[in-house]
Amino acid sequence: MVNIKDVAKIAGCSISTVSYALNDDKRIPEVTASRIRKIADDIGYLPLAAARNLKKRNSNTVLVAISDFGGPVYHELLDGIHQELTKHGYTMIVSTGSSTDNLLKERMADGTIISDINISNQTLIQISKILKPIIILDRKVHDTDIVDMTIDNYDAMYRLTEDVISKGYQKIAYCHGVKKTHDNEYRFKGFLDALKKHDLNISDEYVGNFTKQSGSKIAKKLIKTNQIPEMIVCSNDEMAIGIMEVLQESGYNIPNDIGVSGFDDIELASYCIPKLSSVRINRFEWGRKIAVTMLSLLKKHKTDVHKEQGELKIRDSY
Amino acid sequence: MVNIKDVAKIAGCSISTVSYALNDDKRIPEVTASRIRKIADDIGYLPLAAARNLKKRNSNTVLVAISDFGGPVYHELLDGIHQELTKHGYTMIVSTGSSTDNLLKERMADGTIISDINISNQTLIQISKILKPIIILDRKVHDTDIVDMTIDNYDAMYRLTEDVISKGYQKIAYCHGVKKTHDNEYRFKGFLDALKKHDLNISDEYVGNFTKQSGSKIAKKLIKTNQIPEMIVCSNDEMAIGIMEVLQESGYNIPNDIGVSGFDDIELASYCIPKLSSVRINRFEWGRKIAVTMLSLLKKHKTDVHKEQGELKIRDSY
DNA sequence: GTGAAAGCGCTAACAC
DNA sequence: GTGTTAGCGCTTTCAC
Repeated sequence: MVNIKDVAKIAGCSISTVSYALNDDKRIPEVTASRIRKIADDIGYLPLAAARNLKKRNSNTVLVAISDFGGPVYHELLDGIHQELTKHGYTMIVSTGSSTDNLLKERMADGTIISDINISNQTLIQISKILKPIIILDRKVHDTDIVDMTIDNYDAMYRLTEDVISKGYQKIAYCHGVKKTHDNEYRFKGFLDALKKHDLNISDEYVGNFTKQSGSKIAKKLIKTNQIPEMIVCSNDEMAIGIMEVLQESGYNIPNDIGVSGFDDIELASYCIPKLSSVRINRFEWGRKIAVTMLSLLKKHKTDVHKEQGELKIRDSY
Repeated sequence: MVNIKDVAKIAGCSISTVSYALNDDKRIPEVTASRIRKIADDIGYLPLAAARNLKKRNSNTVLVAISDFGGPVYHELLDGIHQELTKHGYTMIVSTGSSTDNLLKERMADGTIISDINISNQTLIQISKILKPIIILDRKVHDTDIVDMTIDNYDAMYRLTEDVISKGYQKIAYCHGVKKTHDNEYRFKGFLDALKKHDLNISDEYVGNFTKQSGSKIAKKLIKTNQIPEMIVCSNDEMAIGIMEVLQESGYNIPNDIGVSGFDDIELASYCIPKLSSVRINRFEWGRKIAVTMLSLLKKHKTDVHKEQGELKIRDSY
C-alpha cells in the first residue's frame, strides 16, 4: 500500500513537504506543490483516514443513525442532511442496529444525528460523554450534551384535529402507534388538546405499532365488536391505510360511513383510495436544518434550535 | 478524552496488559481481566477506532455505496446485507454521492459493496487498486479486482416476456429506463430474445429514465400521436405506473385496451389499480448472499459468485 | 503473567 | 521553503 513516504522518496523531499503540499499549505511554492501532487496522483497515493483521523483527532464525518432503511420516511431527511453536510466538506455515513453501536463507541464520526428508538436513553447519555455533538430526532432527552430537533408533532396534530372537528365529526377515536414514543405521545397530546378546546371527549382509543398490519388488526376487532366511531385519527399513515383497507373490505364507505386520517404523508397516501388526509413534513428542509445545526455545533457555536412544522394535506378520507 | 493509559494508571499495570485484558487474550487470568474491564467500564473507556484501525490495518467495516436513499428498492437489500455482516461481527456503513467518494479514497472500510451508477468505471478501477475487495451490483466491470453480483435481469425479463406472449399479445413495445445501465440493457436483451424465440418483432421502443414522471411523459406522447401498442413491457415498475396513470386518465382501460408490465415489484405495484404485473427480486436474500461473498472475500477465500433470480408476479395489468 | 517499546501513517511544531 | 521529529492511541513482539 503506497503511503506518504513513497511519495516523498520519489519527489526527493521529506514527508512533511509532501504533507504540506497535499494540504495546500501556502509555504510550499506552487511549482513544488504541483510536482508533488502529480507524483501522488501517478502512484495512486491517497492519505489514509485512520492515520489522519488519529493525528487530527477528528474525521470530518457525521454519522446518521436510523432505526431501519425501510419505511417511507427517511429518504428525504437523509437527502436534506447529506446535501448540507457535503456542501460544507463533511462526509455523511448512515447506519442501523448493532452497526450504530459500534460506530458510536469507536467514535468513527465527529458528530452524530440519531433517529432510532432502539437506542436506549441510557446508552445515549453514556455515549454523549465521550462523543459530541449529538442531535436526536425521535425523543427529548434531559441532558445538556444532547440537542433534540424533533418535529412539531403536537402542533400539527392539533391543527389536523381542529380541521376534523370543523367537518362536523363528534365521535372521534384515536389510533396510537408505539405508545411511549415521542412521535406518538406528542401527536396524541395535540389531538386531545384540540378536542378539549372544542369541548369534545375522545370516543375511543386503540393501540397499534405504526405498521399497516397493526392498523388492519385494529379494524378487524372494531368490526367484530361493531364499535365503529365516526372518525379515527391515526398516529401515522401506515396504520390509517391498514384500517381503511379492512374497513372497505367489510363494506364500509370511507369517508361516508367513517372518516380516517393519517400522519407523515407517505407516498402511498396519495395512491390509496380514497386519498388519505395527512400531515406532510418537509423532511428535506428538516434535514437541511438539522445539518446546519450540526455544523454549527461542530464549530462549538451556540445555536438556537428549530422545530420543523407540519403542513396539513386534506384529501378525501374524511 | 479517556484512553488506554488512564485505564492502565488506575489499574496499576501497563497499557499492554489492559489491551490484552480488553481483547480477551487468554494469557491474562480472569481475575485481572475482569478487574481491568470493570475499571474501563467505570471511567467510560472505549478504544478509539482511528488508533485501532491504524495499528491493525483494518476497520472491521464494510461500506455500502448506493446512488440514493430514495427509491423503493434498497431497503430490503441493505437489511439483508446488514443482517449477515453484523452476524459475523462486521459493521456496515452506508453512503451516497460525494460522501462515498471520500470514504472510498480514505479507505474507511475494509470492503465495499457498490450500487451507484454515478460512480464511473474509471473511478472504480482506480479505487480497486488501493481498496479491495469490491463487489459491484449495478454493472459488470472488466477488472479482476472487482466482483459483480448483479441480479439475473436477462433471465427474469425473458420469462416475463414469454408470459406476456403466452397471453396472446403481438404488438409489444418496450419502455427503456436509463439506456446504458446494466439493468436496462440486460432486461431489454431478455425481452428481445424472448420475442425472437416466438418469431415476434418489437413493436416500438421508448426511452425513459426509470422514474414515474418519465413514464407519464411517454404515455402522453403516445396518446397525442395515437401510437398505442397492445402491450408495453417496462424496464421498471415506476415507469409502468406512470404510463398506466396517464393512459387511464385518457380513458384507456388496462388491461382491456392495453397491457403494461413492470420490473422490481415495488410496494406500489400491489396498490395501483390494476395491480401491476412485475418481477420480484428477493432483495433480502440477495443482500445476504452479497454479504456472505464479501465476508469470504475479506478472508481472501476464492468464492464462486451467485446470480440472484427473479420471480414473476403476474397480476392484473396485462 | 506482565511490561517495555516499536511502529502503524499521518500532521504540525519547531528548527534551520 | 524544507526537513526533523514528536506523538496521536492503540496492538503486538519480544524479553523477562
